[in-house]
Amino acid sequence: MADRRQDILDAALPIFVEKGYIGTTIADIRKASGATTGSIYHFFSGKPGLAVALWTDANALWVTRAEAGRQSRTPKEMVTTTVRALLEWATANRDLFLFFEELRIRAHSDPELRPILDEITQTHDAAAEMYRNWVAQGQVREMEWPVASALIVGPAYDYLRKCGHMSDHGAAIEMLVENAWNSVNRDPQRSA
Amino acid sequence: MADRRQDILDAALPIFVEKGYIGTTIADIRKASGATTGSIYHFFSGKPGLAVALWTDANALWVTRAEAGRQSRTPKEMVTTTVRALLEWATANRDLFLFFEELRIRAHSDPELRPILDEITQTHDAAAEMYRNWVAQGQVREMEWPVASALIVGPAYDYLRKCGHMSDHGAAIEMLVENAWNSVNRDPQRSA
DNA sequence: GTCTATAGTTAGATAGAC
DNA sequence: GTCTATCTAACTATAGAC
Repeated sequence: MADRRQDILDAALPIFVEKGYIGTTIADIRKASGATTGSIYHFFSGKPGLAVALWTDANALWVTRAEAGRQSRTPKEMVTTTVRALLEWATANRDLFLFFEELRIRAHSDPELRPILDEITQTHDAAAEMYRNWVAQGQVREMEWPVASALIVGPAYDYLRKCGHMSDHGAAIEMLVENAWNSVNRDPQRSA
Repeated sequence: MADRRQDILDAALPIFVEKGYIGTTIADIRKASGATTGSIYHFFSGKPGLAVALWTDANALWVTRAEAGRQSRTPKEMVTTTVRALLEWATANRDLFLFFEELRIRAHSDPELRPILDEITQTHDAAAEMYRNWVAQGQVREMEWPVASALIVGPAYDYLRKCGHMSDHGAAIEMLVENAWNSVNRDPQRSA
């Protein structure tokens, strides 16, 4: 293959996923990709730049999917499909999920990961505006977005962090999805 | 002061809190505590041992408080006071909260932080058993503890991670506390 | 118990030939 | 663009005097 840059990215991701961001060294990536230190630094500004590139790629995918599903959907559908998609993807790719979580956390303290923080802020702001519109139309409970966000995805993230050894997530996912909508719905109901 | 060991712990905590676990070096602690590298290694097995000692102290406090509140309380009181205590303490000591979060996450990959993981497991198991009793008595919704735990404290943790710049948490705390009990209550109601 | 001094290791990053 | 070789810096940990 001629695309060294992509080779490096392809080799780096599984290593980051396996060893985590901190635990991964340039040498690891050098060995796995076949590229040399020089090449890596030619394309990326070190380990942070590499991580940012991986994040950006994954984020672009997620944003595209989210925008595709945003057409003519009710708030209930938006909330439930988002939470379900998150849970199903993350339980199936748990190590990858945890790696992105680590990146997100480190981005707060590492200035070189700043671009990640900016993308998160952008997504966050878009969601906040959407929620404000729902509130204005009386479709959801009135509350600040940080609180609404915590109620909607907080339990899912919490579950994902702790669910390490478990195998069957089906019942848990249903409960979490139901709860997500219930928490912001103006007229809460219970299915069972 | 004669207690070098305590001097080291007292000096180390603010540094860990400010710089995070990874960002803190033995040299930082050496300078701030006045003790020398040799002394630090005399009392603790390096940086991990120091972090474990700090965690253990804080955890002992928390467990004591929790046990004190466990006498003759209804599930509703237990849940709401626990979530409220968490939110009030963590919003008032956010850097400290984030440091303990970092420790908790790193404990999964760093074998030297293993004792932290063990303490967490112990607390977790005790909570799970309590919840099973409540289920048996029909006082809460029937679900696995990982899910119940996610519903009860998930939103609070999520909020605490993102609430960086905000100042007034009063309304948010009320909403999160109410939701925590509502999510596991068998007959959910809404106050407002 | 406390100290000084330093060994030993590993990481990230760069210089310069090809 | 890609490589080899190397540099610098930082950290953990230990040895051994007092």
